[in-house]
Amino acid sequence: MIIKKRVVGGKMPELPEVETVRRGLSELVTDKQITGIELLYPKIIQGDPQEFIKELTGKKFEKIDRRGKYLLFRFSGELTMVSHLRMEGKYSVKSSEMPLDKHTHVVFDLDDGTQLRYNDVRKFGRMHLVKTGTEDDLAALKKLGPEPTPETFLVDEFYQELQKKKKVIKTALLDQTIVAGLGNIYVDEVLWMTKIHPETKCFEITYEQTQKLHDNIILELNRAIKAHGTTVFTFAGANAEIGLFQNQLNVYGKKGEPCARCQTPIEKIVVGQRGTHFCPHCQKLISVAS
DNA sequence: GGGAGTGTTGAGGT
DNA sequence: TACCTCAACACTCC
Repeated sequence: MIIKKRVVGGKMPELPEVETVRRGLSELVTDKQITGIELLYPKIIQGDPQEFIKELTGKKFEKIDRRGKYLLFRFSGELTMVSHLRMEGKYSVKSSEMPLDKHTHVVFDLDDGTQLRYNDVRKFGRMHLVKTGTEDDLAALKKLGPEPTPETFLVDEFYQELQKKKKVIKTALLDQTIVAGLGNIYVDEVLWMTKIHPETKCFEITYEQTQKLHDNIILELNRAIKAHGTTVFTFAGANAEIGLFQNQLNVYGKKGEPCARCQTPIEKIVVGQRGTHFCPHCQKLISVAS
């Protein structure tokens, strides 16, 4: 017998993965009511875990929004659950009769006999319950830069921000304050696309380069969202993995492989304690050296 | 079999 | 202020 199982979420969620999760989960939980909550690892919850259970029990999922890499679950009763998947967080919706995974930490019982389960091997993910409309008061959301869309992410502002920074571009793009949603993988990709060395100081980037970088960030994230949109759910037995990450990356994880543009082997270095991939020929460091 | 590597974010230090 | 380093944790790889 084929067990129908839907897993939503992949490894290392960046904005496109979180958006894919948002779309997939929206279909699965909207209008369902929470009849109970089990916290198997209470530290996932920011704030009082008992209060979390008490507040959410009986509430209905109204919709799911997203801000950067944060999911915003909107509930009846003016409640919003802010959820960050960090490294390996995953949500799935399964029949309550299916055995729990070893790393399932939060279980929401739903009124149709299914469960929304939060799974996270490294336990880094966090959930925070707030009154709807006050989520921007959370330090994490308050510091977020604009969403990477043409309407909200503006070249001139981007350029002004970069001119102010002394750190290197890779680190700046990762910190979420200039623009929200980029993680280690897509930062390497967009810098390769734009032919900018990851250790270029922000203030050394020209206006023209800033423009290209800006366009590539929007382009690449949208392309990734589209690519993931086709694989939202699977039919499978236990331990099914969803292949969200088999999309066409050009540098990330390609150490030693030929650059898609010039065939020079891709190099891997460490920048700001993060593995960083680039093409030494296409992405030259043109530093003014101090 | 032990130690390094994996990457997101926040806390704490300078 | 702005920037840097490390801890949170578990598993894989060499």
